[in-house]
Amino acid sequence: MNETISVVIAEDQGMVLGALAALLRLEQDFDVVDSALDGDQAYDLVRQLQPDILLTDIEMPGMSGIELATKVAALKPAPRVVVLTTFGHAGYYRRALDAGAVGYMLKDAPAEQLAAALRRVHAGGRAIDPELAGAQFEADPLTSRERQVLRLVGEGCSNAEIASRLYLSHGTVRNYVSEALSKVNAGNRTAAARIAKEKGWL
Amino acid sequence: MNETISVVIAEDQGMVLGALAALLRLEQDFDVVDSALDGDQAYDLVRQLQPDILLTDIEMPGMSGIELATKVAALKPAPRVVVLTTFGHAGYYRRALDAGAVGYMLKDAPAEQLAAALRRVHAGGRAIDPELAGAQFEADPLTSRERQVLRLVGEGCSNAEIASRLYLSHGTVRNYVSEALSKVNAGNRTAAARIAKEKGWL
DNA sequence: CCAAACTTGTGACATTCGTCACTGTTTGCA
DNA sequence: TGCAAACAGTGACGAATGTCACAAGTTTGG
Repeated sequence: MNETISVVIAEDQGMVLGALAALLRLEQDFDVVDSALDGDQAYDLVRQLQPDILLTDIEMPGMSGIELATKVAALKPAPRVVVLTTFGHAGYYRRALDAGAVGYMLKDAPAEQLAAALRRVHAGGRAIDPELAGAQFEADPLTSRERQVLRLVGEGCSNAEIASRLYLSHGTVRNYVSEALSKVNAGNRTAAARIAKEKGWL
Repeated sequence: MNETISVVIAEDQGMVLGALAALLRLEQDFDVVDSALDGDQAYDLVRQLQPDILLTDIEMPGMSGIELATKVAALKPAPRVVVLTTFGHAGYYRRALDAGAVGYMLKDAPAEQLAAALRRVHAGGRAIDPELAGAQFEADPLTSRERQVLRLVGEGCSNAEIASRLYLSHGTVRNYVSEALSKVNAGNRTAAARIAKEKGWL
């Protein structure tokens, strides 16, 4: 009955990756079969090793955890995907679930919750961090163009730079920035980029 | 001879904290006596438990790892301090060593290096991540006022807001921002804040 | 198929931002 | 003691940013 639960971990910070593996190895019913430092590596591992569960971070070089969850869902024996991330904002949470994740845990949560969450998921359930489970989120008010523009604003681009990068006129960019400012309720471009990023809209 | 090495860990992300503790518990010569989620808690623990080593993150709510290292250095039996952080930036690295840390490891490094680093430090040596050990850093060109101002710029404050928060005239703020722009070689305030943050100067 | 929403653009206008030159005061240090 | 920095400020000027109104083409969901 008590077969072990096989897990592949994807996490770009080596130290955290190793530490999480150690954490799970302390539990007798888990088997960390392998781990990866980026999404692409992780995808290959999942395809070859067919683990029960894929535990993944979101922000990683190359393929993000969200994209990884999407791709992995298409595999024949698809693993159950649990996202473990720093960010508790709406954007990632929604997108992760849409991508097929059945678990969404925060790195701020106590370590004891991890094994429990993975067991719940392996048993066919879901594991959503209580911080998020209840909370209802503001919908993203930005259009895709506004999002693009705001992203560049956040990188420190001037309107002129943004215009040339997106092949738009300077006036159009000005309008998008202005629209975005009022939508996120910010007083200037820097604040707008910060707010939108915090809410997970970029 | 082989007494165990006692360690206190400070790290604000519960999951990472617990995982690191698990990682060290796998090594037979370490004893994780306690751990804390912020700098203030950690200081109390260190004072009471007098561990051989304090392993600490930098960015934490309340007292930062740098401040913690400074305060802890003044204790009677002072622990050896090892900083473990995401940021390989020059500013933190320098400031950590100035604060008395004898180890500076990156979370990007493989987990296997952690135990080795702590052993080296316990034996009286230093443990600097090879990524940083060699690299020579750009010195922080900012004055303390410029730093303050740039921090607020990064939060999205206008010159007027900054002026009133720091009790300066709008013109003075303008001058500080302008100086900072040319020092970090940025074209505008948003870029300046981003660059300075990336280099660890804030 | 129509309305609503998104996209792209122009031009005018006020405000904010960023540069420059210049004047002081305070402070650390050689 | 005296010089070099940092600190604080003023005023002028041009460039960038942000607001508004308005127009027209394209998608898209109901």
